[in-house]
Amino acid sequence: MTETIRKRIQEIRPLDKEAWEDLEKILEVYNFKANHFLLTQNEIAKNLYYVVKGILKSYYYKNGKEIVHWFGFENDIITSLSSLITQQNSFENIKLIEDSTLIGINYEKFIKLTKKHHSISLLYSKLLVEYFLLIDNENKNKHFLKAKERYDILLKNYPAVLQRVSLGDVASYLGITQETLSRIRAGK
Amino acid sequence: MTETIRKRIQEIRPLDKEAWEDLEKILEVYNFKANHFLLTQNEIAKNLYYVVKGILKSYYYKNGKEIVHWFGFENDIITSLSSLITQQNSFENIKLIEDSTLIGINYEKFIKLTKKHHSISLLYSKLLVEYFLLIDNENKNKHFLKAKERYDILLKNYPAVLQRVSLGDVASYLGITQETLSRIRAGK
DNA sequence: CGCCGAGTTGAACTGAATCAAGAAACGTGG
DNA sequence: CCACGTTTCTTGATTCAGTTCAACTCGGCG
Repeated sequence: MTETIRKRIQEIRPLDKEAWEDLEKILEVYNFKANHFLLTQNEIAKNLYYVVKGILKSYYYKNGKEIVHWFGFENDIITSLSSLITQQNSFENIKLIEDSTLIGINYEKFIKLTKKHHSISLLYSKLLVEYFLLIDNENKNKHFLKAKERYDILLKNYPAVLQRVSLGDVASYLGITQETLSRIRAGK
Repeated sequence: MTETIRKRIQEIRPLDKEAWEDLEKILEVYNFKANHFLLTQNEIAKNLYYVVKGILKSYYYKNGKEIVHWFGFENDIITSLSSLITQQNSFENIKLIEDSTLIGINYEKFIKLTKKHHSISLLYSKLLVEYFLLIDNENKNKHFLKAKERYDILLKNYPAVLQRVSLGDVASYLGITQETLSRIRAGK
């Protein structure tokens, strides 16, 4: 079961045998039902998760309404990184959209392993950098692109997104209303 | 002259004496005139800069128009981090708004020092994390706040911004037109 | 003194939000 | 496996915030 995450990690930064064995010991496989919460607002994040199968969303309440911040798909490594790093309350809720299989990694234990194994410390830096580039890119897209353009990019990256995520959630992620996305999609 | 950056670095992550001496050797003090470019689109970033005195802006051309991405103020450490990390072409232009005093740090030499000094390697991680939190915060603000709210935050952090940056640039940063910002400011 | 760039103000226009109603898809229990 | 209720999506009409366009003010500066 941990085979898929091993492959993903090898891509990011290969680990030597002992490092992987130590890391594997702290991995936990979870099967959660749709609507399960991985994290809620005002809670401190404790884990990273690797998405084996399923989809999840991060969102925030504003004026009583959900605003979707991002989605996690298969092979993504997700968490509230800012909460993990600062050990302060999370800004966002993370909730499963589908029944999902996840692999959880306890952050504290992981950090201990970065001190024990050089290769895990290098993996951690790479992860931070990868995460940074992801957020930086999101940030640029939000600044420079219109909702329609961001929609096209999302579709290109995850063509099946609308089969698996509700139109309302996608619209919220794009910063527009469901009605407007419906019209964009219909090409009007 | 390098005293201000030394203080700033000590805040982020204290360096031992030798590490600081090695780091100081690769610092370059620059005095640039307003409108000088630190980096242009399709160029690969080579340096980090610390802003001793002055203001600069990052912007991108879309349909022939400048769109301002961010500002750098006194004490900020700035660069196109994504270009630096990936060593690919920069997405943005970085240009001085005022005559400025900057301290430049060559990235390649800096990375060499992270290998020589443990404390500089830790400083680098801290810088990455600090930068990440900054971008993450910007990203969230863009997603969850309206232009008016972002304007209020900007004013709170840099009350003098409108004395030093043109209304048009601030409006562009906020993603609205100069006319709209003028009306927001007038409280209409 | 007159020009120029920056900011303001007004009026018309427009794209997206809101409000409202109906159609389609989905799943749950009989 | 159908029937019914619920949720999701579409479509239309109206409203509204923000853009665009244009004219005007103000404060340097040659």
